[in-house]
Amino acid sequence: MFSVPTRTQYGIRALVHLATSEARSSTSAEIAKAQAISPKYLEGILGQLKTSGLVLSERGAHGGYRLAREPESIPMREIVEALEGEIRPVGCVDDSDCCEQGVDCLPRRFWIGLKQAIDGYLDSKTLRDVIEA
Amino acid sequence: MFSVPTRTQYGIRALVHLATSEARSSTSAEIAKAQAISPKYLEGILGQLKTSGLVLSERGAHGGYRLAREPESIPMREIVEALEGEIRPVGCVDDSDCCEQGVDCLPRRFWIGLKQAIDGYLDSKTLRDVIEA
DNA sequence: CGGTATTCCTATCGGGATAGTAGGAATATA
DNA sequence: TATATTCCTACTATCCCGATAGGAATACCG
Repeated sequence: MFSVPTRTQYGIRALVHLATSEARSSTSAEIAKAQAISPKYLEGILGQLKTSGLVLSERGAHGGYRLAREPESIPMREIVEALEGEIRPVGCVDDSDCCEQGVDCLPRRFWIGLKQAIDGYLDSKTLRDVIEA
Repeated sequence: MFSVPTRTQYGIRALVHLATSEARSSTSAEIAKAQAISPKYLEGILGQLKTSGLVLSERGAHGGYRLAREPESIPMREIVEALEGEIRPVGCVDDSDCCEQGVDCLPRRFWIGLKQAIDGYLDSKTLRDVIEA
């Protein structure tokens, strides 16, 4: 349960690779090989990280990807949300008016608490923490 | 992200129903109607909760389901794990030997921390807390 | 004993998401 | 011009989730 999609795992591994690499930038193919990720699949993930402003890219020969910020300035929550969207255990966590008529919605606060627990953890870690673990 | 399957949401709603109901026991059909859950689907969920020892059942006319313990003795983690299995963000959280050769497994500790954050929250709440929220 | 209410078991099915593939266009370097 | 690389769009296969169907087993009640 609560299994994290490979998309997110791969994205984080790619960012870890960039954060620990000596080189100024790395190509998608390099990262894919080093991290044992399907190359074409990784391309899409890196594109997503770029759209979210977490990495920068340069095209053409000698192009590649690099981090947009220092690892200590990248909270893990930002990474996870960039790849999967906001943490939302159930649909109604941010919609108090969602419950079906007559249905007891007691569990809602419980789910909100879970969201806060997860968000709190993700907010407390940065990419730096992960590469230094 | 981290969306909880309806299976789990329904299961918790069903347990909340049992915990707050005046009657000694409730039928699957009653709960389904009161909680707006697909009746046949709920049957399976209740069966799962029974297998896990969270509810007791009686067959035949005037049969039904009731809680196996008092709500304060049912941790939410036990419910969630009964319905979805153990919390496991990534496959390798409890298998230190799982990572592909040559692949940097730095994120593993991060995922273990996430599991602990979630488990910690779920351990801190009982069914009683949920119905009194 | 027969009728009825209920849990319990097994099988099936459609839709959506996930994971991955394919091909090539745009762009930068040399 | 040749080559390396990002970038874009579309496609496919597979799996899981949510739900449905039908009926067997079982218990109460007259």
